[in-house]
Amino acid sequence: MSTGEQRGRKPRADVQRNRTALLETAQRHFLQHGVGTSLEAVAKEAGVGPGTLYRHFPTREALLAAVLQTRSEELVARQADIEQLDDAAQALEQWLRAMEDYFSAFNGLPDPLMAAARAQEPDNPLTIPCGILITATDQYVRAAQLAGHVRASVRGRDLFLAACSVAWIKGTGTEGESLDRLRTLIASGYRRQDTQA
Amino acid sequence: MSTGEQRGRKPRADVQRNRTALLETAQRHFLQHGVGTSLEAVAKEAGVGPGTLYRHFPTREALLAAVLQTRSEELVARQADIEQLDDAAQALEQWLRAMEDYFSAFNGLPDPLMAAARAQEPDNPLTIPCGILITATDQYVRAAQLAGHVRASVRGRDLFLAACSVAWIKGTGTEGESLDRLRTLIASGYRRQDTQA
DNA sequence: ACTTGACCGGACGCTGCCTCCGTTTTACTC
DNA sequence: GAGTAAAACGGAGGCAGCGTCCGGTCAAGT
Repeated sequence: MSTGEQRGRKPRADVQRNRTALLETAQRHFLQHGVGTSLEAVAKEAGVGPGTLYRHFPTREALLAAVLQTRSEELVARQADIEQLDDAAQALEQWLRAMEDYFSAFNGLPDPLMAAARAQEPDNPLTIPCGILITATDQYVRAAQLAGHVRASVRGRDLFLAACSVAWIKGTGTEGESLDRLRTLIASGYRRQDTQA
Repeated sequence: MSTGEQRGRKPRADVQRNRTALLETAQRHFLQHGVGTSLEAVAKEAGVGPGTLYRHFPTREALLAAVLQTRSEELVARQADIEQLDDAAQALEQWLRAMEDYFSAFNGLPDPLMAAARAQEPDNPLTIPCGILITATDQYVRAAQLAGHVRASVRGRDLFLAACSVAWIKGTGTEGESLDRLRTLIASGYRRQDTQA
């Protein structure tokens, strides 16, 4: 947690204070009202003017990325657990589930994530996290392929998309059973040996 | 194309005229700017006031449903072609593709469709078309299952969801190759005999 | 031609987005 | 502790879209 470079003047105290308040409030609003929540309302509840919010986070995506940053610690934790596993197939499965939960954190989150995953806009602050996730997925995929559990034609990006889709559907309010069926369908799609149902 | 019941006074000519103009303009705007397009702009370009638009179509979903009504003729046509096929597996595959195209007609269409498919809101004008599509999918699925091409555990609703997902991803601007990979993945998921890749 | 009611359309109030700029706060200096 | 300048604040304001309401209008029936 290095403060980075502090050249010249020490940063002002209210900057950090406002930033923290904004992030906390934004996370609560994203949780309650989805990623489309009113930024004006966030600013007001955080006790700052809209100008301050937009100076800290120029776009909705920037704010979202900053909030996700704190949320991604949870994902990293699960990743540590998953790395303990011996079975590469299980590891992949749990990783996909972890990503899905991450994507479902806020209602409507998959849309901006997909927009960023397209990655034609390198200044989109969500592009980098997406890239990391796709790369990580690819590693799990390769490991499972080496162990003979996953078809050779599958790429990490494909399963990233699939996880994103499931999260999107979950966000639309589809009930749990349908989701389980879809997950099973996808798993049958990438697995090499067929567990016939 | 019956005019239905015309009890009492004959309906005014401008009603039909405005309705048609609105539908045409709305379709064009949905095509160009997605389902979130400005309804005010639609009304203006159709040459009517916003009040007229909202009287004809009280909600965005109502307008969308009316526009889709005319679009669904294309789907029915493809359905007729599909029914000609002998191979139930091919029929299912083509039907899924037809639905996917239908869902991709306008950018952002999958979201309101999924909201309607949840069907907790019976007054949502999109609920009925969704129900019809799910039922139709289920029939193709059953036929393919009888022919031994599809796993017994698969339901029509599952593949409806899958097609909707793919359409959603397509709408986010993902390139074609990734989409093909995802379609293949899903097909591997529901097919009974495994075409190992 | 005239009546009548269905229909029209735009003005209006509201919410949210984002920017600009006068004011305030803060760290630093002496 | 008082002074200073830069950095940050915040709210007013312009803009766009939504959905409603009501005075005026137009066409179908007589």
